[in-house]
Amino acid sequence: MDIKTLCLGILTSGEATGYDLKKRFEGTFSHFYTAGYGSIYPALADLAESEMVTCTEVTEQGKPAKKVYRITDKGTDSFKKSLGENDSPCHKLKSEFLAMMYFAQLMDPQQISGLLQHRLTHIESALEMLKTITAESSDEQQGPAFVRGFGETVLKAAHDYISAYKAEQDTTTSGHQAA
Amino acid sequence: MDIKTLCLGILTSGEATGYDLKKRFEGTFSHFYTAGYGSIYPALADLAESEMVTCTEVTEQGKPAKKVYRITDKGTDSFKKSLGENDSPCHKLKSEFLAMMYFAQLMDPQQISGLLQHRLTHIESALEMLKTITAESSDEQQGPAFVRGFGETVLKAAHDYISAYKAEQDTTTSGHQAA
DNA sequence: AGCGCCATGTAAGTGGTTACATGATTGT
DNA sequence: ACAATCATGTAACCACTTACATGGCGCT
Repeated sequence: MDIKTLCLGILTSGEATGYDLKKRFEGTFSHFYTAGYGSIYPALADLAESEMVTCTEVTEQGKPAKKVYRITDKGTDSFKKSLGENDSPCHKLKSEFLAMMYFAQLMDPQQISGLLQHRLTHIESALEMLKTITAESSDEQQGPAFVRGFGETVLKAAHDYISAYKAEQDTTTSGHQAA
Repeated sequence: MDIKTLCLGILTSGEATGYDLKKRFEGTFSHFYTAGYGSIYPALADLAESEMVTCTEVTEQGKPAKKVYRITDKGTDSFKKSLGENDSPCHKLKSEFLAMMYFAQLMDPQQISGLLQHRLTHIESALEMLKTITAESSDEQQGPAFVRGFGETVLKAAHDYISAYKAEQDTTTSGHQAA
């Protein structure tokens, strides 16, 4: 599933501009996909060229001109088909955090503690964000709800594990060092 | 942390060939990093050129010639330094599974059920692999132990969440459909 | 005979990131 | 005035992936 397909998917729930899509990617999607303007705009251009979406230029007063994209029937069919085809979807993590922790024995205790703390803070803000999104959208559909719940569950588990390890680590190395 | 740095890190625990490194990447590392020969061999060549590692060609009887790489003092220093520098390590997921599930309302129940089942099976084999590795290495260092524990915790949480959702989903759609 | 493991590499492609370039409007 | 938000795009770059290319040894 490349960015192009994902943009098409988001457009199944309504028209949007490239800018709108970027904001969507910064929400729930940010936990399992990333996309910048450098990938979104070319993707939309491609989709328009292959008639998966239509593009309407809109000029509103007091606002910059924008291009509103709307999915076509062909686009909807194509997206549904791509949901069916992919029977072994990839799901992979790329973590510098874990890579570094793997070499914990080469770091000193306060370095490790800092690294763990950094990750905990990161997880906390991610959880906070998910909570905010949940509060905003009361009309939750099954898909987004599942994904959000998945994110929360996994983040909480990671948080618990890291904080437990950190507490233990900070205790055993205390006496001369503090986090 | 690019593949080059990671190879350097693995070499801190002893000499290895490109082939050996690949096998290491297929173990615990596979949960948070991927690397093929196409990245490993060029990485080793670069490291050798910048004197981070030395390369010794070894020819054993009954085996193909191989190049054994060993980290230098310069390499060790460089790696330790890179562990210290990176204060905001990235940790990101790229998931076609979650992307597809986000659009669950566009799929039919057995499609969803199949997708969930596929992921569950995948998680189960990953957990199995981690267990095998744990059994093999009794002389566990803190870093690898942390990473392995992290993987187990997160995978279990994901498994619980998915199977609970699947059970509920399969129940509510039963009567005319089965998984 | 043929498969699988050990072993090393290259070349082309890909899918995305980063930085750049532009510019109006709105709030402080 | 200045920053932030809305808004669109390009071009160069990058790190890796995939497919290709090669070849001996050991087991069945």
